[in-house]
Formats: sequence, structure tokens, C-alpha cells
Amino acid sequence: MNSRTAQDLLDAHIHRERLKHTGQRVVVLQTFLSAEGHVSIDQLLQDCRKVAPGIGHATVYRAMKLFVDAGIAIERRFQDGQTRFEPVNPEGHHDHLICTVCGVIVEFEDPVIEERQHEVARANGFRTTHHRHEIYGTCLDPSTCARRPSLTA
Amino acid sequence: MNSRTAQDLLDAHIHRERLKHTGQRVVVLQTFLSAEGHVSIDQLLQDCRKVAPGIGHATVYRAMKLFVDAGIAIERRFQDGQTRFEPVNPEGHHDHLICTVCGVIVEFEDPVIEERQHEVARANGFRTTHHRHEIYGTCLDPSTCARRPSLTA
DNA sequence: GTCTATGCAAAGTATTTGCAACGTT
DNA sequence: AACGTTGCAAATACTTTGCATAGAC
Repeated sequence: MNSRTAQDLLDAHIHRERLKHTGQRVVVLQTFLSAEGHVSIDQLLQDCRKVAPGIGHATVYRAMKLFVDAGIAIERRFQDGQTRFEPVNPEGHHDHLICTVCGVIVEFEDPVIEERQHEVARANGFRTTHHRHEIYGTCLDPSTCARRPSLTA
Repeated sequence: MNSRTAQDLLDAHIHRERLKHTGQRVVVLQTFLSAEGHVSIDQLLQDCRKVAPGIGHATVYRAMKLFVDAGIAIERRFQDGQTRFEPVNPEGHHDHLICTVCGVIVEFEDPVIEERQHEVARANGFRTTHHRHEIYGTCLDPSTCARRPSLTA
């Protein structure tokens, strides 16, 4: 999602809910959009403080919740205990491949799996709303893998 | 997994690691095995206390970690913040369908999806070790769905 | 007797909430 | 002026850890 769309979605949501525009929300939004996907609150807070030193952690939590409501961000929880956020992708969702050694997160999307999930749900008397699919493994190329910092470090 | 196998695995692990057999571990193991899958620590603690009133929560946490190490239990985290445990299934793993209204958790296993995951991983230069796949949706049958207590309630 | 396990309380994480001061409209 | 927002601190929820005592071997 580009900065333009995100800002429009936020404006619309703020107007709809009778909320207010604030400097902090602009900072959190810009920081969030310029971070590479899958940012943790902690990382986000640190980055925001480079621009707005006085910003509090509760503000970042509250802003991210607002962005989720506004349709700008998606909340993700992997296995490391921290909630991470990524920008909504208007062209559709994707799932994740995660290396347990170096922590790199790769996005994927597979129509066969998507299709099959709906069939499985239907066969069990469910209507699918969303899903979570994470494949854990290790990078086959040790040279690039070993150099990246681990997710759990 | 039956009680017999679980006990054997635990005995083996205890012997291997030079640990000790204790009454509490027996209680937690029996309680865990007789609970239907996906028990939370909290539920487990309450159930254990029916049999052994003095048992502490730390003991249950420690016992479950031990069972995971022994290959008896698997740790699962769904979206509700609590860690849940289920017995290891020796015939292979399965994934989950979860109703967001009533909270019922149904297990599924689909060879097409399994196969496809490995291909996706390979295509991205990964070797799969494990994965997590949860499909969220709603029960199509409202009569059974509405009667069950919600996961998030 | 040695060394692990237990129960309690305290500490640690991640996140949420109460509240007075502040900023937006 | 009215009301949502902020930053702080306190509260909450879940899990882990320190420590003295109890129990297994």
C-alpha cells in the first residue's frame, strides 16, 4: 500500500468515527509505512522516537490498533511472542515462510492451497473467513542464511 | 496417543535426562491425556487441583514443558493469547479449523496442502521443518454453533 | 546424603487502562 | 468550550525464575 492510499483510508476512518488528526499519528503512520513489513511494536517505537523523542508506547499501541481498524494494517503473531504489523495488500493476502535459523520472513501466495482450504472448510461444515498459514524451515543457502540476525536472538 | 505410550516416552526422557518421577507429574500427565485436545494451562491447572489441590501453577508449566521435550505434547498458540497443548499424534500432524463464533476447534489433514507446502518452500529456497495452518471461519449449522461457548468469551 | 522437584512469591514480558494535562476542531 | 489524544504510571494477563523446603533415588 502506498502512502497516499493509507493516508486516505486513515482520513476516512477518522472522519467516520469523529476522531482527530494528530502529529503522533502521522509519525507512527510514516514510520510504519517506511519500515519493511512485519515490524514489531518495539521496533516501531524505537523508530518513532528518532523523529518524535517524546512519544509513548501506549500511543504506538493505540495508533496501530487504529490503523488496523482503518484497514491500513494487519496484525500478525508469529511464534516469538511479539505482535507484528504489516501494511494491508490491496491485491490480496499472502502467507509466510519463516527461517528458524536466521529469522528471515518470505511472503508467498499459492492458489492451489487457497482453493484447497475452502474445500476443507466446506467439507467440515465451515465457511472460511480468514486463515493463518506459516511454514517454518531453514534457508537452503547457508551463506546468506547465517549472516542474517535470528528472529529469536 | 494412549496413556501407555505417553508414560513410556516420559519414563525414557526422565531416565535419559536423569530426572525424577514425582506424583505431580503423574497427575499432570493423566489430566492432560484425559482432557480433550487443546487444553490451556489454566484449564489444566483447575483440573489438576481437583485431584491434587495443593499443586502450583509453576509445576503445571514446568510439567508441560517437560512433556513437550519428551515428545508427548505439542504447544499451540491460537489467537487468544493462551498457550494450549495437545497430545502428539504418532500417525502425523494435523491442522486446525476454528469457528470464530462458538470457538469449536476441528482438526484436519490434507495431503494436497501438505505436498504443496513443500513445493512452495523449495521454490523459495527453504527446507520445511514444520508449519502452522489455521483456517478461521464460522460453522454453517447455526443450531450447534450458537450453543457452544465462544473461544474469546 | 545428594540432587531434583515443588510451591510460593517475585520478577519478567507484552499489552491495556486510568487519569490529568494537552491539542484539535 | 467540548471532546478526543497523549504520556505516564499503574494495572492486567501470561509465563518464568529465585529460593527454601520437600521428596526421589
